[in-house]
Amino acid sequence: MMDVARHAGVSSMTVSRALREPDKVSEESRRRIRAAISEIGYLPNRLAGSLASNRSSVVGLILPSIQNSLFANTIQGISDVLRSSGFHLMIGDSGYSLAEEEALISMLLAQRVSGLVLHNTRHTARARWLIQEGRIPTVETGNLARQPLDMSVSYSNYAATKAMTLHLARRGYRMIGLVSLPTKDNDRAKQRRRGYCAALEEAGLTADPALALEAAPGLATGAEALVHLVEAHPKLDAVFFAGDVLAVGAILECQRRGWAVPSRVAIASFDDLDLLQHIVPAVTTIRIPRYEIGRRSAEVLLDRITGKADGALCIDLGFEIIQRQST
Amino acid sequence: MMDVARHAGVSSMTVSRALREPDKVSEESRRRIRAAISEIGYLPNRLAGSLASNRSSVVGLILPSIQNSLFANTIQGISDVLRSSGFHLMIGDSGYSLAEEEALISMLLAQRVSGLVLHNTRHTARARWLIQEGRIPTVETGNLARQPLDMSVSYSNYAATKAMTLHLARRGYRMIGLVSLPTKDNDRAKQRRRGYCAALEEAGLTADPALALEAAPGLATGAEALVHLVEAHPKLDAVFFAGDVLAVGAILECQRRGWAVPSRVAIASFDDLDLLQHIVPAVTTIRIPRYEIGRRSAEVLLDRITGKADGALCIDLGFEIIQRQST
DNA sequence: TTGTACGCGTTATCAG
DNA sequence: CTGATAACGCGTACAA
Repeated sequence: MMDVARHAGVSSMTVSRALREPDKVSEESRRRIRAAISEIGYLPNRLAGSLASNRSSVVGLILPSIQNSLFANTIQGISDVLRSSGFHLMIGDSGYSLAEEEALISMLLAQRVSGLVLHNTRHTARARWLIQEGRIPTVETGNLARQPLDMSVSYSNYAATKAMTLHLARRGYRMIGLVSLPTKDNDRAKQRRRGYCAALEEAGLTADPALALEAAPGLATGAEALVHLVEAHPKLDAVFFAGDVLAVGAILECQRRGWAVPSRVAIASFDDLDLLQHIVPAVTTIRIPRYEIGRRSAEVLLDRITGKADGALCIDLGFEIIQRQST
Repeated sequence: MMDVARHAGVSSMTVSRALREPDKVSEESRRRIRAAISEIGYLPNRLAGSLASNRSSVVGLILPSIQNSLFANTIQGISDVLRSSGFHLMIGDSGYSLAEEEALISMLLAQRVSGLVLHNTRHTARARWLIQEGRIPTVETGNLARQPLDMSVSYSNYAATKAMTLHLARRGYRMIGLVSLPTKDNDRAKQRRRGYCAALEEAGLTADPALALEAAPGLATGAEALVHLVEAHPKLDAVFFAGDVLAVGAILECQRRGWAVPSRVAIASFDDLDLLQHIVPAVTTIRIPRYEIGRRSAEVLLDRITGKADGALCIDLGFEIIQRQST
């Protein structure tokens, strides 16, 4: 930058200003500085800038898994908003481990990110301490937090699962199974099971624990869970797959075995993957506004960072049940 | 850090060393420093560290689109390797635009990332200049570059598409259509078309330009392209969908219309999505080692960054044709 | 093994 | 509108 200043015949301070607050620099200086910059091929050093100003243009994001197309929508939403404000994204993958999440949080804070987006709503004690003591704007997105660390932009896994289960009950299904993701260290999966149970009770249906399975993400596990449930419970008439692509695996298994959907068994899903409306039969599902969640998260974060807003915040972006041929 | 030093009764230099080269500090000092750190709740400032040492622990990644589960595998591979070496990932999304890629490159260089992974193998002149002048280790992964900017870890889109087309010809298909992604600003899609054409010529099949379509990514566009081709060319006996989930959309459309696959029309795909082996019929495809590409990219990048290796490099991780029921 | 002095490239502050 | 000066928090190089 000093080189640029010399070439332009001004001080480095004027160069710095020309870059950040062009209005405060004369037309003439700006012109010469622009020329010098392109002549030298100068590239600002934002590390130094952030160190000096104690502000960075980086936001951290921690997901349970990068390999999940659902999260991709959220990332895109965040990324779109940040880019238009000159901010950038640093992504970490906690692998569904709270300890790893904590490590990533320290790392991101050490990089002095100016905001944090977390998918988890459960954290280690030290993770919570780091965030609160560091007074760093944080948004949790994976579930509507009852007690947000700071801000929350999400939907309620409990309410969504309950609504879908009641929807199935209203359509006349009397013995409804649930296949969820493993609940260990996963508050979202836990809330989904709670919503399912609450709905069964409200609908006056029996809640046989044997009807509620857990399955790792994947097509194959969804198929296995379906077969297991159908063969063990002859009167089972519907299964709600509350995670990822489990429902797709189940539908494909039905195609292979010639099981009619929904007459032999109805199938419902969580999250409106594009695929679910193209597959035969099209699958009843819950639409979660993933992209919108990313967008809003980034927006509230930026408002906080730029001082346009302050204080806790809890935004429920809701969900929508989409009835199709599979139920 | 000075606070820590005071509390531990040592100089800040000793604290700095205790954090980075614990061996060079006495047992006693380390103990007291650890105590001071947890008492104060000290978090190192890596911005300052990187500025002083002129090294950063961040690697930049630029993808055409974050919303693409294929890239997710590559990201995961990169992320896994980086994490185990204490490095971290900064991700940008160029939206298939070369100009946007250039902007992201400047931004990442301004953040002083110590390495770059690019999916594109075409870049603007200024982008190339930035990378070469900045002497920053760079890996290109989206296609085997004939003239890599620096390093290349990939597979050949040309060879893969050619191999699959020849595979179809060997199985007896005589009129083979191609549906690729839009070739504008996309060197990978271009290479795939070239491979297809080369194979047709080599197999002595007619290369009717009307048989080679372009389609935006998506299930619906794949279905449309299939219908268009089949209805326009009664003698068409196979279609190769060289992109994304196009083939899945086509298979589902066949299910809906009752078109037998492969007897009425054979269908082949690019990239072994999990889905392709579960759908009915299971789809013949090319397996690209996406995760492995990410892993190796990060490895060669780290070798360069840590000085364990130098010089250009071009690693071809190949591909594999997987014959299933759809052809 | 430990400490001192200095510099990394930028921005904040205040004076001109 | 512009410039001088002092941080920002740490690492390098050398000295003790």
